[in-house]
Amino acid sequence: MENNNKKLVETLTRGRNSAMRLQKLLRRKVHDDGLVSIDDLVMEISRSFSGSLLVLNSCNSGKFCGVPVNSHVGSFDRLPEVYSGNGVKNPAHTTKERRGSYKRRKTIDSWIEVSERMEDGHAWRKYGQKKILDSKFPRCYFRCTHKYIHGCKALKQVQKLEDESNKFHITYFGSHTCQSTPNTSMALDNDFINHGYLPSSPSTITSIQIEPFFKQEDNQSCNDAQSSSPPLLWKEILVDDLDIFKKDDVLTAIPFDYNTLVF
DNA sequence: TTAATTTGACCCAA
DNA sequence: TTGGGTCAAATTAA
Repeated sequence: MENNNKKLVETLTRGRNSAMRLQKLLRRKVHDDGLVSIDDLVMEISRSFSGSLLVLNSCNSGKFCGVPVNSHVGSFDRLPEVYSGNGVKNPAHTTKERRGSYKRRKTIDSWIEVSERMEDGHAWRKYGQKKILDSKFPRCYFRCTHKYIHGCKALKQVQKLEDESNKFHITYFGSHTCQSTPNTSMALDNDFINHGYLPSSPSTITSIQIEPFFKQEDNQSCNDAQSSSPPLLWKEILVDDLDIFKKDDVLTAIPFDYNTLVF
């Protein structure tokens, strides 16, 4: 994984440098194609590389988030399935007979996010909470609300970070197969964007905000994350730059400091 | 009344 | 044997 990251960083660095060299060459010849200036296009390419590099470096430094997880352990893909997709219990299997037939969670199709919010636009139903060994805070278990309606197998685990008191370590397992997109209506809502989520289609966003919201007085429960406080202003970013964090239409909201980019 | 959450029990993998 | 993931009855909220 570390080697892959190194190679990726090298490749992106090379790409960015090439784009910048191209920009210099083009400046000598053409200045405009009538619609978008070449400078703008090349700058966009450069931004894309720089954004990717920044994010990768952040990942390497262990500060965050949004990367597929390969190291997670746990159980997933419980077999056999208790419920049919239409939400009706299978009478052939009583709960007592079926209980315990779990399988360890597969590492594939899972990813981690470190966020100050638990919300991601999807509807989740909490189905468990567990005290984790050597952890100050319990881990909360959520499944998609539409699990039994649409057979959606998306799960997520939320655990409050001990070192960063207002952040959550969120692990997603599986993608949403239900019809509910990450609040489709909200995705077009400025307020939604202002709360730190990105729309599902690549576009340029300005002034994305994210809310640090965690209530300090009662931090034992994962559900405290629903309250809010004044948002932090994000700098302008290109969503295209963060495309690598899109996973099956589930977007990972990533704090992104545009000021740290070097072009 | 229905939906969501809580919480102890159950069970498996490590 | 134990930690962690899930279930489901009981409880709470809407």
